[in-house]
This record gives sequence, structure tokens and C-alpha cells, in this order.
Amino acid sequence: MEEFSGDRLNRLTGMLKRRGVLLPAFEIHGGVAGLYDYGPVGGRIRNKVNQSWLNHWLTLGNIVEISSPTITPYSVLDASGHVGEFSDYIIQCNDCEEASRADHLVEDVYPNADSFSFEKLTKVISELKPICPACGSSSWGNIKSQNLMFSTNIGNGLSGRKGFLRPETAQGMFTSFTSIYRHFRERLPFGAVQVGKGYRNEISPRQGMIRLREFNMAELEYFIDPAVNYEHDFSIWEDKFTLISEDEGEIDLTLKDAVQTGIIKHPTVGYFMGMTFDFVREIGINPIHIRFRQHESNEMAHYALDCWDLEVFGSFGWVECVGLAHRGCYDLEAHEKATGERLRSWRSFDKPKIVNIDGWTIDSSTVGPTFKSLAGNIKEEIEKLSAESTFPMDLVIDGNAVTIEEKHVKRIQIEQKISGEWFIPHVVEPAFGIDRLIWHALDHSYTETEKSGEDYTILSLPKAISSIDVTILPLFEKDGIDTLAKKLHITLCKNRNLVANYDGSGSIGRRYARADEIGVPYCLTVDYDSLNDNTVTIRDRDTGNQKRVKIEDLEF
RNA sequence: GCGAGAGUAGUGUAGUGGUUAUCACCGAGCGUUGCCAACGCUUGAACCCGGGUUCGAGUCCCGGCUCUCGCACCA
Repeated sequence: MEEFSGDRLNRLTGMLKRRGVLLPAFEIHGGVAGLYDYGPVGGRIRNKVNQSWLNHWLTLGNIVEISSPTITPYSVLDASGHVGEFSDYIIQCNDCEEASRADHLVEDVYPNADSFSFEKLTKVISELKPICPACGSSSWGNIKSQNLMFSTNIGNGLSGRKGFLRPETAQGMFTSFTSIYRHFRERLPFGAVQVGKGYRNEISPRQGMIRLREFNMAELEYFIDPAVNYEHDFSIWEDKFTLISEDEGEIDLTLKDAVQTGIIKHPTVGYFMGMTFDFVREIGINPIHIRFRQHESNEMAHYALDCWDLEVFGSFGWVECVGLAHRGCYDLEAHEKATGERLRSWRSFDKPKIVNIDGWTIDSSTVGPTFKSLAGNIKEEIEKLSAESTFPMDLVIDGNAVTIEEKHVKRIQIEQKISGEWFIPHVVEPAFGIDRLIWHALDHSYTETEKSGEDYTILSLPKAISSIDVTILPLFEKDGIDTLAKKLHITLCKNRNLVANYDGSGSIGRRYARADEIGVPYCLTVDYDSLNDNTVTIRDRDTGNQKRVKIEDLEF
């Protein structure tokens, strides 16, 4: 099995670059840290992973795919909390020039300092004069704001509106909630997925594909009714999963037990953990290098109620590749508050509630002209009175003494039927870092072996995500073998969703090796017999076994 | 962002101021070869970018970019 080492990593990245899988972007202009190209081989891998991901979640049956812009107005990300959360206030020590997070310096006194404004932090720092953790001095420069989102202007000049490139795709699902809700005939649960780019202006991207400035992500926002106990079938996953729980530490448990004992706090989160595991395994990540880690309460994102990361072990150690968060009602509530729009779901009561109102209200035709601007407050007070109240009555409204007479009030006796209520759905969100997953699929598939005493590498990618589905090899490019091979190539290429490759240069062994290196699952070799009986040999990448088949019987 | 090291064909590398920049793999063409990186011939391809020092810079100096490592940061 794969044994991760720095040397192996160097050989792997060399191969990925040489063969056009993953390459530093814009390299002829010097390159940019944190930006990568998927090359001629990698491009289709990325596409197939995205498509498999979509297909995987669509099997739930209540999922729609949407696509929203990457350019996002300021107010959306302000409402979602990203403007605040993605901004760090940095302050530099005048003596040793070490930069520190301003809020960290004062959080002993103000534990909520990370939510302070620029002005408030400046004031608090000058009052507390915290000690520099690096040199012990307490002479500080000015606070600088550092935002990890790419900012831009939507429109030109003075009429331009401030915006950002989105740091996650999720907000598009929340801002489209009402449309999705109507699409599903206003019945929970349902989900919306989106596959697309996200952007974070990382301070120092490192570790190749692990931390990117522009990255591919795939997210599902699954909306549920918090009052319903959802039942899921956990019998599909009989094996134990490796869980690192906040309370229990590392334990091996079945998903069913983890949900029943409350280690996983919501059954839907548990079910999605199982689905996530299945997907990740399907695209070629070795299950023995997968674990789920629960976020500790103090590291949890601003919105989450419970959060599990799927982590994968590879050349860079354990890396979080998928985040599964129970976001509660945070996001919809935040956009509701910011916009005044209703982002809720209707829940009918089993039996309508009957509410009897028996009391008083004002006669606005007399209260209005008499009390003018106090009328509104008077109405509020009068409606609080019991049915037994009598008039005239002296009241103090906003510091003004008023006398309410009988002509100012009316008796009300109403029977009100309330058939249900509006509530904010809760959200369970699996968020996938596609690039990190592709990286680990490549990392785990890259197999270094020996063949007749020579180093030999095979990329044992699953068929589902291999870039080229089949390579056609003429044994020699002469005597009509090449003609037949080229004809076969063109015929196979006519199949939609099939990528066939023709390779006629170099010895046959060399060409097998080239195909193995980038993980082509099958090679078809055309030889002299093919000319007579219309058969070819099909050779399997992983076993090397060859079988002779008629061209018309090929299953491509 | 700070500190240290590094950057030479597609990949991996040699090269301590002085000829046409080394070697291997690699790619392409031709020949040979009856199925797993064979062989022969031919051929392709590089000093990260920009300044400076010098008669002369891949080599020395400065700045930038990128990579690696450590620190910091990390929904």
C-alpha cells in the first residue's frame, strides 16, 4: 500500500506536472501561489468528480441543483457574518515588529473581542496596553484590517457597489430559499446543491493543492424541520467508523451507535456522514485513511451547532476535506433580519388552536383626534387591559397623564383560529473541498512498484474518475494495423461520455506504461489477427490480464 | 506576514566569473521488433523575472515572483 514520504511526494507532483494532471497556474508569467491548473489530463478528472458528486446526492430524491454568481454583494456576506468573521484585525509591535491578532491580545479581559469593531478594538488596546507575546513590550502601532475575501466593485466609478468573490457557495442556496421552497411544494425536507468556485485570499497558501486561493467546492444545504425526528436507515453501514469525538476522544463506532448515544447530535448529520464516506471511497480514497473529527465547541464556526470534518490522511498528514455542519437556523435567520423577507416554512398544527380574545381596544376615530401622536401607545396599553376594566380611567403614557373615557374604547370579543405557524428551517450542510479530494484520490491511487527490475508506476484511479477511458494501441503502425486502429479510435470516440485515446509512438511496452501512469483503465491492442478476424486484445490496467474480444462485442 | 534555504530543457540534475551549458530520463521522426518503459540513427528542448557590478554573470549584489521548511494564520 502507499507509504507517504517526501520523496514519493516529489515524484508524484513531478508526474502530475509532466503528464498534465495538475500544474501551477500562469507559470510562464511567474506563477501565483495558491492557483493551480487542471491540465489536459486533470481537467476531465475534475469534471467527472463534480458529476459523480452531483449524481451521488441526487439519489436522495429531494435535491435540486442550482448555480449562483460568484460575485456577491457586500450586504449578503455582511448578513452571513463573513465580513466580520473573515476579517482579522492585525496589530504590529513597535519594538519587535511581530504582528499579532488584536483581538487575541485582549481576549483575557474581553472574551468576545473578535466581534469588536475597529474603533472599539483601538480603544481597548490603548487602555489595556497588552504585552507583546513575542518580546514583552507594550508599544503598539495602528490596527490594520485584513480580510480574507477578494473584494471588488460591482459596476464602475461612483455608482459601483461594493462586493466580494464568494468564499463559499452556500449563501446562494440561502438567498434562493423561497424559490427552492416553492419548487418543492412547500414541503420539508429538501436540499439544494451547487458545485462551483470559491475564493479566499489566503495569507500564505502552502502545501500545493491543499490550500488554494481559488478552489472548487461542492455544497449541499439540506433544509429540515427542527421539530421532526427524522429516521434514517443506518443498516447500510455495518462497519465501524473512526470518530474523534469532542467528549470521547478517538473511538470506533457504527454510525447507528454514534447517533443513538448522542455522540453525533443529529441523525441527519450521521446519515450524511455515511453518504459522504461512500462518495469519498468511490472516487478512489482509501477508507483506511479516513476519519471523522468533531469540532470542539470553541473552534466551531460562528453558525454551527455540531460539526464533523471528514479528514483524509496522505502526503500532507491528516487534512480536512469535507465539513459536515449542523448550521441550525443561523443563515436563514441572518438573511431574514438583514432583508425583512420571510425565509420560513409553514407548519400546520394537528388541530387548529382556538384563541379567545376578550378585552378592549380603542375607537380610533375618537382617540386619534384627541391624543394625536400618543394614540399608538394608548392602543397598546388598552389592549393589555382585562375584560373587567371600567372607564373613565387615568393612565400615564410616555410621561403624559391622560384620561381615557368610555367614548374612546370599544369592547372586543373574538374567537381566533390559528391553524399553524411559520418557523425557520434548520440546515445540515455537507461542504466538500473538491480539490483536496482529488488530490487525495491521486495521492492514494499513485502506486510505485517494480516491473522486471525497473521502477514502474500505476495510477489506480477508479474508472468513474479516470481521465481517459480507453487507449487504442496499434501493435505496429504499418501493414494496415494503424488504419484499423485509427478507425476503431474514431468509432469509439463517437460514443458520448467516452474518451478514447490513440497512441502509436514508441514500443508497445512503453505505451502500456504511459497509459498506466495516468490511470487509463483499459488498453485495446490491434495486431495482425485483428485484420483477419476483427478482434482486439483488451488489457486491464490493474491485473495486466489480456483477453481477446470481437470489436463489436466491446463494452464501451 | 517574519526568518532560513532553493529556483538550470517536459521531469530529475551537473556546473565557485571566461569556448557551442553536463548527464539521464522524456518528446518527435525513421528503421527494426509478433503484446508490457527493448534497440539503432536523426532530431527537439533550459539558466524564474527585472535591475546592478564586471571587458565578460547560470555563477556575485539588489528587488520581485514561485517553491520548501520553521513561526504566525487557518470557515
